[in-house]
Amino acid sequence: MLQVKYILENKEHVIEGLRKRNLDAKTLVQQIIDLDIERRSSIAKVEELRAEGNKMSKAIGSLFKEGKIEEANTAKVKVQETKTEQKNLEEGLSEIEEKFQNLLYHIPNVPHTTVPAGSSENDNEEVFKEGSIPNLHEGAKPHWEIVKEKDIVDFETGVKITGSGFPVYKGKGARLQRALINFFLDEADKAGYAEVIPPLLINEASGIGTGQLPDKEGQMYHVTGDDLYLIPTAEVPVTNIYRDVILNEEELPKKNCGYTPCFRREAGSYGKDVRGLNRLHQFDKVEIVQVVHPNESYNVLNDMVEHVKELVRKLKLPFRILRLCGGDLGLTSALTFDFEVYSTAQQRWLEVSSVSNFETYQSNRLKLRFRKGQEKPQLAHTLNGSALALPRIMAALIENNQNENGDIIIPEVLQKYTGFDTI
RNA sequence: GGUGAAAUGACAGAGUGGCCGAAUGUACCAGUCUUGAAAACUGGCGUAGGGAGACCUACCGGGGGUUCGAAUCCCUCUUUCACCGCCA
Repeated sequence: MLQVKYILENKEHVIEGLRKRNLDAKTLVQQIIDLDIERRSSIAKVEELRAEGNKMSKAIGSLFKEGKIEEANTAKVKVQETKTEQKNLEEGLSEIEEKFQNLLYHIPNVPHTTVPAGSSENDNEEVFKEGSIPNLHEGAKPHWEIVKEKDIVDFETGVKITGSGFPVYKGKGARLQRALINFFLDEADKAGYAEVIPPLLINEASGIGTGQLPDKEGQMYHVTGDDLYLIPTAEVPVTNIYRDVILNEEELPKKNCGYTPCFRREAGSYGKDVRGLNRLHQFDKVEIVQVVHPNESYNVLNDMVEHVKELVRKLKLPFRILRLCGGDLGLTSALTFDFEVYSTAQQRWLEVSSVSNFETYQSNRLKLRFRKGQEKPQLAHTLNGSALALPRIMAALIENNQNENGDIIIPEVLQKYTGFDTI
C-alpha cells in the first residue's frame, strides 16, 4: 500500500503514474486526500477530548485521596458528559478510518518510470530474447500427448482424486519434477539465497501483508473451517517472515528461497490456455525473495533477472523477457519482468517467471522496516521472483526436446538429478 | 480434543484500580576517567499518530466490556508451557 505522506506530497505524480495502468485515479486520490484531512481533524478533536478527560480523571483521583468525596462525585458526573461526547466522536473517527484504509488498500502501486503504458499483455515490451527455436521433426507432438504416451503425467487420475488441474506425476515424470526442484534450489543456494520451507496455509494478516487480500480472495483456496488460505505462491509465507520486523541496516539484504506447491483457483479459465500443463490449480515453484535497502532495489531486481536468465539458459530453452506494461502489472508491483519460454510444438510463449520490485508497497503493509544506527526505522523494499515455475518448464522441455524416435532428451544440467538422460 | 498455568519494552523481570509508557537488571549508544581497553561513574536508550511548536494521544498478546479512571477487574479469541488423550 502506498504511504499516505507519499500520496499527499506527490499527488500529480501518483495520478500520472497510475494512468499507465489504464486507471484514472484522480477521484480516488482526491478522496484519499479529502478523507485524510477529515481524519486528521477528527483525530485532533478526539484526542483533545481524551486529554481533557484524562486530566479530569486524574483530578478525581486526587480528590478522593484528599477525602473530598462530594467534590469528586460532582466531577464524576461532569466527566461522564465528556466521555459520551468522546464516544460519539470516536465512532465517527473509526468510520472514517475504515473508509480511508479501504481506499488505501485499493490504490495500486505507482509504476516505475520505465513501465510502458498499456491496457493488456499486448502492450508488454520485449526487452530481451535468447536461444534458437528448434526445428522439430514432422509429427512433433504437444506435451499433453507425449506425457500420456509415456505415462509420466496423468491428468485423468488427478480428476478422479481431486478435479481438473491437479495432475498426478508418475515415474520419470515425478523424477523430472523433483530434479527441477533440486536444480533450482541448488542454483539459488549458490546465489546466496537461504532456503526455507514455509507453511502452505496462511492467515488473513499474511494475505494482507503481501497484497493478496482483501481483494483477490477469489483466487485463493479458502479453508473456511479455520479461516486459512492455501498459498498461491511462496512469496506470501516467505515475505511474511519479515512482517512486523525491524532489521538492522547491516542485516540487509535478506535473501531467501523456497520450494512450495502453489494453489490457484483461476476461476473462469478455459480453452487451449489450460490444456495439459499450461495452467493448473496446483503446481510447484521455487521462489526467490529479497528484502533490501531502498537504494539497492533496482540493482537487486537486475540481479534477480540475471539469476533467472541463467536458469533458463542452463536448461537450453529459448526465452524472452518482457517488461510488463501498466495494465498487466500486478496491484503491488512497481516494475515486473516476465520470463517466457517458447514451447515449440504449441508454437507459443509460456510464462514461467515473474520478477518484481514492490518498493515499499508490501513493506508498508507488512511494517517491515530497517534501522540505520540510532535513526528512525524506515521501510525496506521487497522483491521476489519465480526461479522457476515448474509445469510450463516441463512442458517446454518435453516439447522442445522430443526427437524423431519419440524420446525426450533430458538437458545435461538435470541429468545428475534425474539419473537418466532420456524418457 | 481435555485440564491447568501463563503472555509486560531488545532480553530478563517487577507491578493486582489513579502517583505506570511502566521499577530494576542486562544489552546497546554517548560522555568522564585511561596510552588504549576493561571496570567504575554520568547521561541516553520502544513504536506509531496529531500539532509550526512547548506538547498531546495511543499501545503492557488480539478484540470487546466494567469504571470518572485499567498493565491491573470481567468476557472472548490467539499463542506458549505442563499433564492427559489421540496421532504421522
